[in-house]
Amino acid sequence: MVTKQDVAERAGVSTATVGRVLSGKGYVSAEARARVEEALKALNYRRNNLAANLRKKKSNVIAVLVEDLLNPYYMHLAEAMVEHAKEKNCIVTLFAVKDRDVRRVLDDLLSNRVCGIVNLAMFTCDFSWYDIFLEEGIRLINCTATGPKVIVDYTQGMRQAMVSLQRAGRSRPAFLAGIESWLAPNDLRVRFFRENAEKYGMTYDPELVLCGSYPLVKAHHVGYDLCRELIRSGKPFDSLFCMTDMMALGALKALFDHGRSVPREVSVIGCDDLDFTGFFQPALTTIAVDKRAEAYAYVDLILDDDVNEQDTRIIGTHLVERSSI
Amino acid sequence: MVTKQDVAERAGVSTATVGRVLSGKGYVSAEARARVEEALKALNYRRNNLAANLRKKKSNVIAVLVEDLLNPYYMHLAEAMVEHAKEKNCIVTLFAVKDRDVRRVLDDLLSNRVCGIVNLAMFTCDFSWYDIFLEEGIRLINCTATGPKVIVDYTQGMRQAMVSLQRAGRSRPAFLAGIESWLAPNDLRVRFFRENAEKYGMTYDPELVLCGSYPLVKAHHVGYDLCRELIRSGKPFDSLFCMTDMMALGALKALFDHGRSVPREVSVIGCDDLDFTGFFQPALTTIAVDKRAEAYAYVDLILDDDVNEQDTRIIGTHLVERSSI
DNA sequence: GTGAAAGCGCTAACAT
DNA sequence: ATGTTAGCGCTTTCAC
Repeated sequence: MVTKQDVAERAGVSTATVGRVLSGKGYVSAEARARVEEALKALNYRRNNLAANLRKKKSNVIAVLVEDLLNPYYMHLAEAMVEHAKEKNCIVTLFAVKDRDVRRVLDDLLSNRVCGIVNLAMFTCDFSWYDIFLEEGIRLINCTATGPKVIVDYTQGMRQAMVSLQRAGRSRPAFLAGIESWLAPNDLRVRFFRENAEKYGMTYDPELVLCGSYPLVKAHHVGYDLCRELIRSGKPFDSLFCMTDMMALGALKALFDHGRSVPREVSVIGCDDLDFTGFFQPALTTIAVDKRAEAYAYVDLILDDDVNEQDTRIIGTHLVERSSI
Repeated sequence: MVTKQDVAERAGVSTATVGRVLSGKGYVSAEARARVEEALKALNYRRNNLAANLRKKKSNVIAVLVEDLLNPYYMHLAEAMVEHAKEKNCIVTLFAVKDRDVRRVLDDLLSNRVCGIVNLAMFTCDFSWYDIFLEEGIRLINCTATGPKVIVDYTQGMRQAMVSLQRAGRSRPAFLAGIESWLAPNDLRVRFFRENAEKYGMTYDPELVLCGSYPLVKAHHVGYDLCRELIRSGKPFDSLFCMTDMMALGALKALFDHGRSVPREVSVIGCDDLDFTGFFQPALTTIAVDKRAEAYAYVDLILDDDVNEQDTRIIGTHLVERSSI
């Protein structure tokens, strides 16, 4: 293990000087710098983050909380986050919050002195000891009601979706919300529809907003079950908004299993635009979220200096038309 | 920040004693233990892994190398790995090796003094400075030709698949291998077929083993492209082995787009048994890998004491029959 | 411009 | 059975 000390000795300077050339801060004579750089290369020095982090009382780890590593939307985000974090010399690690067992995860996070936490999980965690994190200088995103946040603005995506639906002559969409009913009413997509349905010649029927138990149950199963339930209920509907593409995958199957043709009899719209939504049968029309922007925003909110408590990043959406409408 | 010192003071003992009750090693009088435990709880002590790791010259981080966080098979493994690692007080972090740029990732790993590396990426990394890792006591799995390894044994899965195919009256399967051609011949599935085709009344035609450029291109696209190419080539085939379920997803779409009915005209078999393969159209029959066992094996090989260089864990497979054969 | 030195919080070897 | 102490490798303040 090559230490700073080793480098300093070889270069004939002190560790402080080595530190200066490494960090780029402070004065170093050109001559000393050259010698240090030579030594750095010759010895193949690599700094020990463990030590650096201990000294700085903070690690270079961004924790991302998800309830499920198999949710492809999260993985899209995670992928972009590790990429962006890397540019800033940080690594991201995923923590699975199974069964809402936040408590134990929180322990982990504290022990490992992560530098920030991004909560991707649906539920507001029990961050009641929230202050502990603040005391430690750990930034929290989407963890508590207050603090910096990133929100996805579905306005444009929804508007385009409604235009598209209208063009297809649809007027009674059902919503496969999937999440628990106390969360659903706040959903921006549902709300946008409720407030603008008339404008597009559609009707809003609260009975057609179906809730489920995601994330306890996998999204595609929720989609399937909800859609089947909807069909069996006999309530009329001519189109389907699914809160996620994976739910749409389930819905598509349910529709197929019950002999309802898509898009002839019913139009289906997903949300997320996963990398393989175009491979659904039929290819799914979906509201795409700018996932890269979302991911970058998370990382920036954790790492950047000029972030304040009210900081809010808005992420855009747009419709990707394929063949399910 | 509550330190061991704080706890020791409150309990009226030394830090060493606190250390002993925490680690469970060494003698502590019942009375002292009680006082320490009280203090631990009252102060809500949480050990600083940064410091512990520095001292032990090793972190509690298992690095997992993947080329793509969007590969659901990896995510199945990752999920089980974080779960198992957690039981052993470790965390796993995923490193994306884009464009085979292993070098920079290796830097990261060294800097962060991870305690072990599991290489899930297809290609054998350029671990030429391999020794550096060994010197640091970092365990490597699937990174080099030697060392402990876990291998997936496709024998049972393949045998069951061939029985199933035979029953369906198929005899000329094509293989969508997807990976580059210098890797494909070593594939255990292809080899098993080659060596046993006759037994099941099938013919092995090397022309029907199609290679591609995964992981540079997403698996479902590779599957689509390869399958289309196969169809256009006019070479006769009545069934399709796909190396992964995601490739099968692409193949299914290509087949559909070209009016070939599955399973009437051609049988399709995937491999992996992802959580949503049952939702493909039609539901995919696939060779399931015991992913949990695989994941646990990786973690154990990194963390357990009694692991030697030749250690090899075998992972089983079996066929999951759905409707694509 | 450069160096010396004081810890960060923990573990473990050694002493009592 | 319990306490003392010497670092792990780094950063950073302060003195020269």
